[in-house]
Amino acid sequence: MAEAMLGLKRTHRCTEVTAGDIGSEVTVMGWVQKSRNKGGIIFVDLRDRSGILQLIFEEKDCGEEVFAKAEKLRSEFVIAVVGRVEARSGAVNENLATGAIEIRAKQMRILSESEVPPFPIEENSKTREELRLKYRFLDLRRPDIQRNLILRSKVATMTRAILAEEGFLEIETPTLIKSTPEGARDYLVPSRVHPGSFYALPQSPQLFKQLLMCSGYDRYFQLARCYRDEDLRADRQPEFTQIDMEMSFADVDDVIAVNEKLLKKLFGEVCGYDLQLPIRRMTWREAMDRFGSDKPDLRFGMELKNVTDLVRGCGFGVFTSAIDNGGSVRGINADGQGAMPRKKIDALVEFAKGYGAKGLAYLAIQEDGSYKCSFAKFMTEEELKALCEAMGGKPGDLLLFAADKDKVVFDVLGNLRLELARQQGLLKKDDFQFVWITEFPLLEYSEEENRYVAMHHPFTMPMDEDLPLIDTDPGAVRAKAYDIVLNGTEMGGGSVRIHQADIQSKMFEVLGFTPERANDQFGFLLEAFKYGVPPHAGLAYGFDRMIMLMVGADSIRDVIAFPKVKDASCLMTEAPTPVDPKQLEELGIEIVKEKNPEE
RNA sequence: GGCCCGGUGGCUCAGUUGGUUAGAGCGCCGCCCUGUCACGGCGGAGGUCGUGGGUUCGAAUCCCAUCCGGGUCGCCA
Repeated sequence: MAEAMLGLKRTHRCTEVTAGDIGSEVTVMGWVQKSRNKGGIIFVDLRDRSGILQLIFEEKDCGEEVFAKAEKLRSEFVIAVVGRVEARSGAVNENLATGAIEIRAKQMRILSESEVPPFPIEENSKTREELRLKYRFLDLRRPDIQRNLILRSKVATMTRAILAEEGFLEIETPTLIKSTPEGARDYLVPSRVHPGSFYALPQSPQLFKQLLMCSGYDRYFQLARCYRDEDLRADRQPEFTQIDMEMSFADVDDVIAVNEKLLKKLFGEVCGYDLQLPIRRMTWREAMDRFGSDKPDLRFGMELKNVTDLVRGCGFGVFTSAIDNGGSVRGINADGQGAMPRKKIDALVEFAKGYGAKGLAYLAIQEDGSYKCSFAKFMTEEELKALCEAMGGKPGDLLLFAADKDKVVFDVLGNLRLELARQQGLLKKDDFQFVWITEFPLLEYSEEENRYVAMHHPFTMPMDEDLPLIDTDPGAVRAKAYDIVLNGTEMGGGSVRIHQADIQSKMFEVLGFTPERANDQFGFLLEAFKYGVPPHAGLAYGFDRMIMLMVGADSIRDVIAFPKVKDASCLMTEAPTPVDPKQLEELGIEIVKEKNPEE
């Protein structure tokens, strides 16, 4: 049934045909979006990645045979049409870029027929994702996904051009590498030649890009595919892409400067957003204190206030015991939410409990200035008034307080702040609020492992003035590490790396690495550092997340052509699958059957 | 691994305290229609109510288990 092109050459994509082409003959090819048969006249909407163009078939133009074929056209047939461009004699369709013109078909070939698709190929699909992902090749025909992937391609191309202009070299690093058990879980790849040994897929090209600096490549970048065997989220896939870069002879400001240039150009060109430089900077400490988060969303206020000192002597045990245990009491002012019904407040309390809070204290200031307060009976009128004043509370406001260890208080209020903003519709997608978060802690204490672990990675340089603290108070040492945060999403992060052997050994010591273990895991890097290593620093963006923010997508799946679902499987190909026993035999791998608990 | 939400013709959904033959819109199929573009008119087909048990005279509806998808916490140096 399908016909060949027989030498026909496409002259235009659908929306590349314009009013300027009226009178000339064009050849277009694409998919039938919709056919409207009026009897003696047939209108066909032809679709390709550029958009939609109307074709018109009348027997007097195309002859009996082609007209008969046109009557058989159904959605998603692939056709080639030769015809003359005309101004529409009927009404102009304002909804189409090509709404004022149409192609009067002379020839038509059905290049491929189509079964009725399992769901409509249309913008803003309502079809459930499960089905769309099973038929991803059809889902990818939809205009909104096509726009996302086209934009993604544009950003990749621009990034390459901009970074090349800045003197960066694009260099590929291996994806079959040595496994290092620190950090996220590795995807492992068995070696056939070395039975029992495994490669890992890289979580990032970190060590290789540092080696490239050692080798004198000076400025490197790569659009690098990275892999982490951890559970998925709306903004997390097991394989993802980074814009990864590293620079020699550079400190924090040098990395920030070149990246601000990159971001200004990308967001200007792609989103039409005039990014004002320099991007504001905020220390990690300030971000935590003001927003309860190291990736603050600055599209709205509702900042945290520390009221610990105010309530220190009050009669409310929840507050005082938190303080006695070394914690704090902090609050946020949900501006104008004082009339929030009890049920909704209770829902917020439940929300807070999800982040480890034992409860949430509230104080609603009524319009008449009186209080509705969950802890009023433990406080004097003066204390309540002082609390309101400290929180900037005015009639009609709702004050919410958390009391616990700092970590919990920040986590609870930081997320509560976001939840309230969501409820109030404050998270505008066309607003782009950038911020650099700097001076991250070098280390954080892991209760689980009973030792300090690197917050970023073990090669992160401590801040010069904090170096002396590394023995006496490791938790207080700040790092030359920075994140670029956009609208509350960590879009990228990086650091200045350690290039002095003595600091690196000290770092390993603090992290509880024996020299043997450090050597075993990172020996090649330490060896390289013996032969002349330039000071270097770098940064990596989550490319998918960047695109997600640019297009305002709610899920990372909307900007990845073939994403995986929650359990890291692919609904289309059904990967992962069991493999042929022969393959396993060759690799020397035996599968241990999961134990049945009843046996 | 925990918690929450969802699964009913091809698609999106409705379905009351358990009660006749499970409905609607869109799509699909057939016929008609020469200016449609959410085309229109007439007619038609199409459903193991995710799956397996259970309760009941009777289950889409209640109970148990399980599968699939989504969100989230843990996890993600």
